[in-house]
Amino acid sequence: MIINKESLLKERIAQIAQQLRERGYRVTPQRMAIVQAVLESSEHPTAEEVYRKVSDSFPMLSLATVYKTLEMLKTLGEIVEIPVKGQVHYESNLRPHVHLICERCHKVMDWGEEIVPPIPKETIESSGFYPRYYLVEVHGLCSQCQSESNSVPEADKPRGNPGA
Amino acid sequence: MIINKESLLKERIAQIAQQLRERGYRVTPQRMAIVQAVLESSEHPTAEEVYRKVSDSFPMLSLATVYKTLEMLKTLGEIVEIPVKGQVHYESNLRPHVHLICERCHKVMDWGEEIVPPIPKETIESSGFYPRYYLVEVHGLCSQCQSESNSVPEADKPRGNPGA
DNA sequence: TTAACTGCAAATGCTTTGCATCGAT
DNA sequence: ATCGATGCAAAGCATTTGCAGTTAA
Repeated sequence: MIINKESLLKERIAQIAQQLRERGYRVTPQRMAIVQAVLESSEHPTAEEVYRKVSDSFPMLSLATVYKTLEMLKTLGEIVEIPVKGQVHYESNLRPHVHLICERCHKVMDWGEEIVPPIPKETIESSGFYPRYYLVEVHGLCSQCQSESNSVPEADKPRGNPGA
Repeated sequence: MIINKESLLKERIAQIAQQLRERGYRVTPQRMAIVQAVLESSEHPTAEEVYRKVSDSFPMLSLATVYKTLEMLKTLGEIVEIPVKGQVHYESNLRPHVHLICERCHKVMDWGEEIVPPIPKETIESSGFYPRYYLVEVHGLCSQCQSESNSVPEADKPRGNPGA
């Protein structure tokens, strides 16, 4: 039996639907469409991006519903928030890994390599902190923004003394 | 000659003042008070917290000036932003290290251990991403919030079927 | 002297909330 | 038939911006 990415996704969505029923949440079409959109995206979408994506199939969808559903998924422990420059991105891969975060376009990318630096959970716990998950964030410039970095003015620098 | 934390801080502040002059920024009392407040804090303060601290010596200080100065320090590369739950914290220690971030009170703490997991900079660069700095974020509950976790209602759970 | 900085207030933009209606159970 | 979910609009809140007066250089 071949287990591919798609069937794993389907399975996870089914498990979430069951969990919802068990916990007294209702399983609505909007909700499940949002769940699928977040889980199937590997691009760490923002609420707005999830909204735009799901809107194709649910033109009546409201952004508030997206936010509420994402909040629900957070409560269930199915996703985590990745705040970047005033906007929250959502991550459904809860295994430790590396994020490459572009300081210019604010995209969040997974680093291809699956290797993760080991964090000694026990040592952290001994400091009294209870760890739930961890991530490595590498901040810098994505390849696209490196080549474009001349086309946009820098932040509010003063004009005087540009040379010295 | 003994080099302690305090004198290192003084030195760094002096260097920043010099850099400001060289780049055509002006060295104002507010600015330098804000710079000192951020650099001397090891608690990753928010703009609001910096504002409250500096307000003791500058009652006329405005929050906008704090934001503008923090933006300036970012541009100079002296600090970086650590966005947490809708508020930005500021970090002046640019060496890779571990942050313990509490999901409940949203404090950002440095992990005592100085060890950092090695990130192979070259491997990341080979993917086309230009890394500037990196951090490890461990999310969970701080010791205080663990003991208080019963005293605050959970997020908007539905009421039905609490057991099953 | 003069151009940058400050402080104020208004504006912005993401996210949350209240509420009437709708629909899953 | 319930009562939670949805969609809309309004509110909330951190941050940014515009501008007139102030001040470092």
